[in-house]
Amino acid sequence: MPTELRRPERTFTIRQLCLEFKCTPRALRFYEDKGLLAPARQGLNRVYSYKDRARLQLILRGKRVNLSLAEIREILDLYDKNDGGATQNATALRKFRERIVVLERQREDLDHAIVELKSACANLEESLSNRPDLLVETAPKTAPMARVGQRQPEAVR
Amino acid sequence: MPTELRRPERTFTIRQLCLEFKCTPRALRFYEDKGLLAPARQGLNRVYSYKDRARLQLILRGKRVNLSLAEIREILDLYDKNDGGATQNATALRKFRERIVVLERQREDLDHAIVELKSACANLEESLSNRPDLLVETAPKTAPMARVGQRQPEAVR
DNA sequence: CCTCACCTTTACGTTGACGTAAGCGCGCTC
DNA sequence: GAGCGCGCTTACGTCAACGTAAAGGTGAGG
Repeated sequence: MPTELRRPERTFTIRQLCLEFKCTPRALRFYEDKGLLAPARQGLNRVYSYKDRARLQLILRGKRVNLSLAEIREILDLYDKNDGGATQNATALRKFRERIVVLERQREDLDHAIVELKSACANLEESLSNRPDLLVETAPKTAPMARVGQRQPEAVR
Repeated sequence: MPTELRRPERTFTIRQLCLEFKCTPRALRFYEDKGLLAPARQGLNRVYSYKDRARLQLILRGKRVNLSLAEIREILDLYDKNDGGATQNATALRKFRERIVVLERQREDLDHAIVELKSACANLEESLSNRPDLLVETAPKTAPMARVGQRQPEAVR
């Protein structure tokens, strides 16, 4: 049945996912190597399910908030085990809480940095409005600059 | 007089700063090597001023929000030039704005991750309250669970 | 004088997260 | 049937951010 093609049973090739998430095949294979992904196979070729896609999403989100692949794998494993048995839940809970502490600390730093940068921008704008001769063409100043959730060419180490 | 010890003219040894900011001498020398710091010298020994200390603070904050040392150096340089002449301000402004976009994106991811982890914690706590035999000493469970975007009373550290 | 504790330098080692290159298979199509 | 475009594997290269070791200078204190 053709309508099923957009159903959750849908699968993805490695390239499709790479295009969608702006990463390289090498990266996906690397994640697989490290045990973060385990796509099915058709012969040699990798076949990614919706679940795999979701995992990838989590991986990338983790990376953006500065988790190592090892940490991400831990978390994914914990999620998995969580579904299954309740054996290691206490450990999981502890780990999750640790992570939350770190992430909240990071968010503070982030807020701090943003505030500082914005104030610096304000200063710069002022000194530029006093000395308009310094203005070089850089960005369209009239443009409705940046919807928030935008992709940037990989600044994260 | 001990009161003078807290004046802005105060200087610091490498070890003092390391203790205060929980880093290693190697790291500070490395930052210097990369042009992020330039402490004075007494003979061979490094002598850090209050200004150096402030720079270090910025460096560490930058690191915590996932900036590379190179990026941090750029920003510090921009700040420096900003004090001096107004030559490159337009460039600085552009760079600052770019950074803000990236950081705000990161903050979104961070919030997302925190929410997810908290919800996961809630689940775990529930399944643990059903099976209290699994509990190990972790944290005070009586603490009133935070709502999503909560401010921290800025005291920890 | 000797040891300690701290500072210095130079230089090689390590870890994480991939990049890049080499070499080959499979299916399409011109 | 030759060449592409995409896929696979194995294997070595790279870059950042330090760690760690080796070898040594300097002043306080016993």
